Amino acid sequence: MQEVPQISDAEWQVMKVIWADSPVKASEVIDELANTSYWKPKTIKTMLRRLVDKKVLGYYQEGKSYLYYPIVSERDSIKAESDFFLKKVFNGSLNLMLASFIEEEKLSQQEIEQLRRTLDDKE
Amino acid sequence: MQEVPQISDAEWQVMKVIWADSPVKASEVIDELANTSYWKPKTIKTMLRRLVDKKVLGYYQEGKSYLYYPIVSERDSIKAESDFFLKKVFNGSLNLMLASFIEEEKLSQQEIEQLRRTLDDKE
DNA sequence: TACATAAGCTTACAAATGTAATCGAAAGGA
DNA sequence: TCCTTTCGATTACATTTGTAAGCTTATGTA
Repeated sequence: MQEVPQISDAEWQVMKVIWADSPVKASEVIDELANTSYWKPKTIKTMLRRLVDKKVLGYYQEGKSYLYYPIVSERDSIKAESDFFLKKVFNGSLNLMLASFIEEEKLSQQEIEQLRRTLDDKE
Repeated sequence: MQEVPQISDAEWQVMKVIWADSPVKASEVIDELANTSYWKPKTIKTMLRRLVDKKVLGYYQEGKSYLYYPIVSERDSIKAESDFFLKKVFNGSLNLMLASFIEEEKLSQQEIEQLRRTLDDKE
């Protein structure tokens, strides 16, 4: 796993679109995010540029516009972000975290079953 | 649960000390953090002041110095931070998150058992 | 009593972030 | 061919964050 640069909260939203479907044009990212945000197109362009600067995204020209693709994988990013969160909030203890989540979040019976199955699979 | 203000990454470290033992004097926080960080005393003072500004901390005078105490509870902060993280990285899906953690982090057999018991209790 | 300390208060300052707007070039339509 | 639309590139600007330093005042110490 390569080093994962800092990806800000807003940038995460952009990355989710690109991880889900790449390569994509800026205009496609903009259209996609129109559903879930109030960002102006220019704002999204700025985030794309910063993500390129950080080398989280790569791009290549296609016609008059660019196609963006992830350089950093979703999985690595999730891992890095999760580790960071775990350390910051739970001093790195996964069990503390899981216990807290299971306590606080209202898990439905179904979710509990689902989780149990995940655990079964893990063994 | 009251609204929890943004608590930055560095501020979290300060809050952990105060949640663990309050009320505390600034000097005590400084001594405590000397073990786990390289922050200068002035840096920690700045964070204390900002946390007071944000109304995450309260204080009262004692002699020539202040005693700080949490206004926002650790539990509420953990909940807020966790929800934010969950939403940002896993679109709010606890199961997706758990699955990811269980996949990535190598949970020991023992930890899996522990988790199972937590789930049992939950029902 | 004069001075070094320690507290809090004020100020500093760059980088990251959120949120865009303006500028210039290219390309497609009237 | 001229104008409008669309791209990317450049510039903007306030806020938050990380990381302190300097200033002022009270106090303990020699």
